[in-house]
Amino acid sequence: MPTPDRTSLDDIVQAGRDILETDGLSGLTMQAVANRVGVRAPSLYKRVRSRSDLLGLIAEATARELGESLEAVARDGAVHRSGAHPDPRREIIELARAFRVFAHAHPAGFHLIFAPGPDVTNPDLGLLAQASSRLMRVAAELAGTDNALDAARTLTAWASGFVSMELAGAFRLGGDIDRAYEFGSARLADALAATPSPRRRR
Amino acid sequence: MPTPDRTSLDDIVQAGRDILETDGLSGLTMQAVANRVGVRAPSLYKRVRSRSDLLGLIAEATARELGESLEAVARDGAVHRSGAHPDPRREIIELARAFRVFAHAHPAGFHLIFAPGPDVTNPDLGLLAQASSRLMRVAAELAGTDNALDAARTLTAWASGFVSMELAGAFRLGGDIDRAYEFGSARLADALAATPSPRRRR
DNA sequence: ACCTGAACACCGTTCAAGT
DNA sequence: ACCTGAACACCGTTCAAGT
Repeated sequence: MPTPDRTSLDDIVQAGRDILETDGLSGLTMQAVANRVGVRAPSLYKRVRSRSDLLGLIAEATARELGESLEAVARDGAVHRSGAHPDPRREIIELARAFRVFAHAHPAGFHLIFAPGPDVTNPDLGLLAQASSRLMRVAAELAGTDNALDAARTLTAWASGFVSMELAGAFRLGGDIDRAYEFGSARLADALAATPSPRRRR
Repeated sequence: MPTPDRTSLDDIVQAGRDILETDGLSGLTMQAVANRVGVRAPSLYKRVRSRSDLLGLIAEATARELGESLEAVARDGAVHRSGAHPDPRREIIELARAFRVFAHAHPAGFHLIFAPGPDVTNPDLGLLAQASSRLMRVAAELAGTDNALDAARTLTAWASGFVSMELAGAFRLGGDIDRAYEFGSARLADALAATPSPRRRR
């Protein structure tokens, strides 16, 4: 006689995300997760291969949510205000703001995506691509198709590095952190727009 | 009758650094460190408050070494070739290269500095400032003293974010990673040099 | 004054036994 | 077919006992 399921993979991943943000990576024990979903630790291994696997699933869910946040900005922000052909410079700046807002709302999950330890199973290939599809399009508009990939990498590197350092408490020389972030996104948008290219668009 | 010392704090930190690069953060156990310095694990607690404290000391030593690498570049590179007034654009690019070379040589230590988990005691305040003193000077030359701090933060955010993502295997859309890095440093150098400022130098 | 074995609390994970 | 207690190997850390 089969026992009725007392939990689910989605429950487990969501419980993991909550615990991660509340108690940090070291607080995310299999016991803690099991406790929250109302089961004993060994039962988790029916749905999850290992703790490392669970961390990968958490990173994946967080990356998906980040992607949705960025898509929403692109929809409700620049496009909506100025019609079908938004200013890519402005869009970059707004995407960067949304990226940072998301990171501040899910700092531990963010860390898991952009600075995973070696014991995190890497998330699915397609997900990051999807999360950055909007960024790639803006980068192409800004820097030309030939430089789109390099430009997108420059932007994500800057944004993720800035927020990672900020969250790690690395900016200890004073100054206004918000201002530094706005400074960076504006300078980068200008720089990429001015990119020399053999076949510039427009 | 006192026992002669069988190890030292420097030995312990160096052993920790070696193990960290070889076996990763999860391989860096107190037992492994004790084994390497020829002592039992409990003895480590005579010189180190905790594993977290040891991780902080390792990060500190690595940050110091990174600072020295960057200073050496500034001495032997642009300055040497073009006399007393080197081109700050070129210096930025060379500093960025040296930063990445260091990260590739000490990937785990680099990760410990720029994306530390919550269980790492943060390194001493003065050290990061010293490690980035050269960068601050170049940033001031490039973007003007008013924007020096913002410019330096933009640069370190980009460089550390780029290398972190690279080391985490995040660049999976193909393309030439070296080229993307050179693209970024060149664009950033241009962008910061073009910074509008109320009181531009030169 | 440093070093050690023994012990403690706590992990992740496995597995036979239950329903 | 899922759940569980018990067990295993392995952590970080403490401490009384040795020299």
